[in-house]
Amino acid sequence: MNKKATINEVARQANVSIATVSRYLSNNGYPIKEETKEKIELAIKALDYTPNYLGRMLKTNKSMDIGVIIPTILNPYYPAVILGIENLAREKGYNILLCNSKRDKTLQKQYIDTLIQKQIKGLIISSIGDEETLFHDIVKKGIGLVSLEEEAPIDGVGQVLFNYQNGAYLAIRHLIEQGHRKIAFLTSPLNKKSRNEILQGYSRCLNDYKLDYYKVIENKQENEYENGIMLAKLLMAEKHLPTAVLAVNDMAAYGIMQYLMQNGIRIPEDMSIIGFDDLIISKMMNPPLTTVRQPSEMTGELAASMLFDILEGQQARKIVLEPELIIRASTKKI
Amino acid sequence: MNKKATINEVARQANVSIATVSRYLSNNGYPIKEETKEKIELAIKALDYTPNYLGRMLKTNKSMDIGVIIPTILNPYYPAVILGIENLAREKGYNILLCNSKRDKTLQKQYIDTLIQKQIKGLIISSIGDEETLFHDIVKKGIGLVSLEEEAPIDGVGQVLFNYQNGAYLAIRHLIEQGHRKIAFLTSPLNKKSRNEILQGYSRCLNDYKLDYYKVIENKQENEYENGIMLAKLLMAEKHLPTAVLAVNDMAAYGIMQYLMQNGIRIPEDMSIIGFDDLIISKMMNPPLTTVRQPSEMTGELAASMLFDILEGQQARKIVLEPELIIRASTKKI
DNA sequence: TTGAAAGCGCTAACAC
DNA sequence: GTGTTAGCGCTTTCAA
Repeated sequence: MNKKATINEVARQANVSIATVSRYLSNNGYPIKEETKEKIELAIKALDYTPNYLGRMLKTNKSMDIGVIIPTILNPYYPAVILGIENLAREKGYNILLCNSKRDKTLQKQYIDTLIQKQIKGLIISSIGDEETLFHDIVKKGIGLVSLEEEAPIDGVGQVLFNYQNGAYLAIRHLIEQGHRKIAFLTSPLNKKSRNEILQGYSRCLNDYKLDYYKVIENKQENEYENGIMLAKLLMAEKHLPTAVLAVNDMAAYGIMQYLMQNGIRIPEDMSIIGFDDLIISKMMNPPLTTVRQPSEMTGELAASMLFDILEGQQARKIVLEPELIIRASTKKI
Repeated sequence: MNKKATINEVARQANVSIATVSRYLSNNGYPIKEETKEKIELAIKALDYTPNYLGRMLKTNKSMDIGVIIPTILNPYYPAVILGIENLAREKGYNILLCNSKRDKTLQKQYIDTLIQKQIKGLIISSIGDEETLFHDIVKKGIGLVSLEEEAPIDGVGQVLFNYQNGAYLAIRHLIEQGHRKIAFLTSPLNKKSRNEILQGYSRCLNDYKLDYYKVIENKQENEYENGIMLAKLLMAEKHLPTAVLAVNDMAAYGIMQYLMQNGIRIPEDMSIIGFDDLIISKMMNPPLTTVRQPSEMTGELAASMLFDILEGQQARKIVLEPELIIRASTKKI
C-alpha cells in the first residue's frame, strides 16, 4: 500500500502547474494544448493517481451523494424503490448512502444528522411518523428532501404518495363484484397513515355498496408475516367467517394464507385473499396472490427525479400514484 | 435556506478560537472549561451549526464511508447481507454507499472508480467473475477489501465464502435417505463458481452412494424465477421424470414449483424439491420450501467485521461458512 | 494556454 | 485551558 498520489505530484511529474492538471481533470472544455494533455496523462498513469473528491467537494461545496432512509430493506417493497432511485442517481452522477431506520426515531435522527454532516445534497426518506421539525431542519439546511408514502408536514418537500384509499376501494369492489358480501380487513397496527387510508377505502366501498357486515382485525405484531399468521388465527376464532379477506400488505397476506391453508381452509375455494403491494414474489406464491399494485421501482425513480428537480431550483411537487388491481388466483367468484 | 454556518462563525459568536470549537466538537477528552463549553453550545444553537465532515475527512484523511457492491438488490438474498453490514458499520460510525452492479463489468468498474475517488475506507463486494487487476488496484490504494462468495484472486483480501459443495451434498444425501434415487439438478448458467460448486457437491454425493442416474439441466435465462419456469418445462419434456429435484437457488425453485404444480405435479407427493439459499420467503411458500440455508445476515456481519479488522491492520482472513439443511414440506420420503 | 495564489472547513502541532 | 497557524487536495480568479 503506497501512499496515494495527489494532484501536486502529478503536476510536478508532468512539469505543469496544478491548475492545469485540475483543468485537465475537470474536463470542462477549458483549452489545453494536446502536448500538455499527453504529459499529464503520462504522469497520472505513472503515479497511479486517482483524484480525491473530498478536496473537490470541499472546495465547490458540491457533494455528489444523496441519502436514502427506509424503515427496513428486509421488506421486499424497498429494494425495488432503492433500485429505482439508484438508476436515476447514477445517470446524474450521484451515489447513494443507504440507511435502515428500523422504525426507530432515535436511530433515524442519528442517521439524518450524520448524513447532513457528510453534506448530502438530497435526502429521500420513508419516515416514521410526523416529523415536522426534523423535516424543517433539513430543508433549512438547503438539502433537497423527498418524502415517500407519508404526506410531508411542511412546504418545500417533494412527495411521492400512493392512493391507498383507492387501492383498497378497488380491491373491495372487485370482491363485491365477485359476489362476496362478508369481507374482512386484517391489518397491522393502525399507527401508519397508509394503513388508516386503506381502512378508509375499505369502509367507503362497503358503504357505497350498502354492505353492513364487516370485520376489522388489528394486531400489534410488527413483523408483517408473523402478524399475518396471528391475524389469521384471530380470524378463525370468529363465529362467522367471511368469504374474503383484504390484507394490509402482501407479507401479511402470505402469513394469512399460510395459516388458513394449514388449517384446512382452501384458497380461493373457501376464502378469497387480496394483498396490498404486489411484491415481486406475490406472483410466485401458491396460489399466486391477487393484490393491489403499488409500483415500487417507479416510486423510486419518481422520487429521485423529483429530488433532482428540486436541486435544480424547481418547486417541490407532489405526486400521488394510483393503484392497479392485479388479479391472480387467490380470489374467486362465489 | 440560509447559508450554512462554519466553525469560524461559531468561534466568533462564542468569542473563542476555532481550535477550541474544534476540540469541543471532536469531544476527545481534551480539557475545556465548563463555561467555555456553554458559550460554544449556545453559539452552535444560535447559528444552527452542523459540522462539515468533508473538512474533517480531508484533513484527517479518514472518510467514514464504506462501499458495498452487489449484483442486484432485487435478489432477496442481498438485503439481509446489507443489513448485516450496516449493523456493524453503524456501531463503528461508518455509512454505506450502496451500488448495484447488475452483473455488468463496465458498471462495476465505474462504481469502483467513483468509490475510490470518494475515499471510501473499505469495500465489500460480491463481484462478477475473476477481477484480478481490479482487486489488486483497490488493495494497492490502501482500501480494505472483502470479497463475498467468490474466492479472491490475490492476497490481502478478506473473504467470506460459503461451502456450496457441502450444501449440495447435504441436500442430495437427505433426498437419498428419503428413498429418492432419481434426482435432477436444475441450474442457471454455470458461469459462476458457486453454481459449479453446487454441481460438484451434487455429483460427489451421487457418486458416494453409487447412484448412476442423474440429469443436469442448465438454462441461459438470468432472471432466476423465469429461469426456474423454463427449467421445469425442460424437465417435463424428459422421458423419465426424477422423483426429486435440487434447484440452484430458491428463486429458481419457486419457478420450478410454480410450473410443476400448474401442470398437475403435486409437491411433494409426486416430486420433492430442494432449494438453495433459504430466503426469508421460502418458509412462506406453499408448500414451505426445504432448502440449504446460506446465512445472509451473518455473511454481512462477518464481512463487515473482517473489513474493520483489516482497517485496523490485521491480516485479511478467509471464512468459509458451512451450510445447514432446512427441512420443510417440499420434500418427502418415498 | 498556463501559472500563482487564495481559500473551501476542518484538525493538530506548537506556543503560551 | 486556549490561541495561532499550517495545510489536507482541490478549484478558480486573476494575471500573464
